[in-house]
Amino acid sequence: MSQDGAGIDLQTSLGYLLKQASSALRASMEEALRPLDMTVTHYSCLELLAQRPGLSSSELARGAFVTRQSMNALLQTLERDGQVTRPAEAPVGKALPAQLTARGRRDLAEATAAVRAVEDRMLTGLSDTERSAARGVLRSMVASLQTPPPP
Amino acid sequence: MSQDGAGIDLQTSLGYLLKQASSALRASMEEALRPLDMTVTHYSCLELLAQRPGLSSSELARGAFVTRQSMNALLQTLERDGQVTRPAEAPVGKALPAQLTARGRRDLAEATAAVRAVEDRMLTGLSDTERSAARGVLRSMVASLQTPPPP
DNA sequence: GAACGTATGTCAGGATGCTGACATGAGTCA
DNA sequence: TGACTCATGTCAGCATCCTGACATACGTTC
Repeated sequence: MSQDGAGIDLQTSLGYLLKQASSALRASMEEALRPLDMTVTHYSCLELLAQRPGLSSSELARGAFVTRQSMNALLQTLERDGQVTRPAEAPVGKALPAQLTARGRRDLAEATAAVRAVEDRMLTGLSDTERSAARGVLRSMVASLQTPPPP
Repeated sequence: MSQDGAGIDLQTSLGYLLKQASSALRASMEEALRPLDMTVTHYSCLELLAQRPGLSSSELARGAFVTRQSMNALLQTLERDGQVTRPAEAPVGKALPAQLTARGRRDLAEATAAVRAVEDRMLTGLSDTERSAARGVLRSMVASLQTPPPP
């Protein structure tokens, strides 16, 4: 297996390391959010709405990396629980702009604190320079992957 | 939302960037592997076995970030398709060491090429120094997250 | 105005994966 | 030896999410 061009060394592969880090982060976030009865997608939805009020179900789905159907089901639950409000009719087109309620903002604040603690733990031992470099590298990876492969 | 200590700026958050990059990579890998009738977990299993023959179902599950149950179901399919072999009885304990067959190695070679192309595309525009730095940062993140949170 | 492409919300169906639980085998410690 | 802990394989049941499809609404183009 040490032959040239044979396999992909998983311990060196940036793709594998990416998956490993993402998986560990997700597990830690789920653990931190469980006491608050919140899933990662649930939290992501609230955080997105806090930063960009009026996002539609489809836009939230893209931002939280799930399908429209899943996000719409979640939004119905959040509406029922009083964390999110949506108008009965679309002001334009078919998109229903969602908004956080006061309760939604309050619940989000707790969740944000928990998630921030996880992220701080993850970044322990990394200098500001390293964090900044990591942001640049990750942004570059995303941009390169967005570009479709040459058919 | 620019208030101190309010939300987490998703465009700056390394956690969000990590998820974004990982999600984009997974989508690209699935796209690249689809013509070969292979899923990402399927490929991961084969690649792990190529590098470390004799891994058990549970060990493969941890390496591919799925549950033992899912990996075992996959292994049964791979055995049926002749890509993997396992002894009928455990040589020691209950763990059944899995091995790639010749066919498994051949199918893996195709998949590895496809995945390598995706990874190369992802790393376009990044210098060797940046790639090396990214490895260091990701390994540090994983290690920090492994350490359980102080209760 | 009409046709086309795109984006959204929504429905049904099915595949996929996980949680929880159990019995077995091996190692550890007294 | 016996009790304890840990890891593995396996079963059943359930939750979750996605794929595929359809109707609607807007913008663009001719």
